[in-house]
Amino acid sequence: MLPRSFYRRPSLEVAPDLLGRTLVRTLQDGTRLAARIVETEAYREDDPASHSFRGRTARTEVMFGPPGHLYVYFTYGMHFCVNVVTGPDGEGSAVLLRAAEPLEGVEWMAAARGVADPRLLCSGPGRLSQAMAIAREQNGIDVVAGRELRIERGLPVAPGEVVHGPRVGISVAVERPWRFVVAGSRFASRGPRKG
DNA sequence: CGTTGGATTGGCT
DNA sequence: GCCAATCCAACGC
Repeated sequence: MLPRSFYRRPSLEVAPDLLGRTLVRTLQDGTRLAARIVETEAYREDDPASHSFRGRTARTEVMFGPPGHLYVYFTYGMHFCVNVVTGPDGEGSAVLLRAAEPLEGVEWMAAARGVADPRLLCSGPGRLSQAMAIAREQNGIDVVAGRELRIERGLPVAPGEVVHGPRVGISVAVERPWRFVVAGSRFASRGPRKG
């Protein structure tokens, strides 16, 4: 289990450090889902691409709260995206979980997603949310000592095995290379349509 | 109160 | 490669 202090650091530090960690979801009926995080993106308050850039709102309130909680938002009328809040209480920064490698509960994920290929289960923020059963109800929950959701230490990825580049799907601050991926991972998202 | 476009995905050309 | 699906937060009037 990663301590609260792990998340209290700047999102730019936490984002690469979350690679290789294990996201664990325990459903109401006891079913256990687990996946190894392979792709993340950092967002912060002074960042025009971040939801927190324009200050606190009802939606972004969690992002400004204490670190180690989930900020879940709904987008494009049909998808949820999961972030882990970082930085000290009062600061609006977070790390978006973009892709993961399924480890446990793969059959459950396949049923939830309607596809069988393991590489299509968690390879994208919307897919990851759906596969891990994360939606509106999970917004704000604590992953440090959480029962529903938690993040375990896993095996951190060495700096040499991490590649970074521009974040996906944003139209501002595109020059900030704040997307982090486990080098060579086949479970990362495809990223932008442009090669 | 009306408009706009989004931290996406999947299906079709 | 292109685009519809489908909701709603943010912003302008």
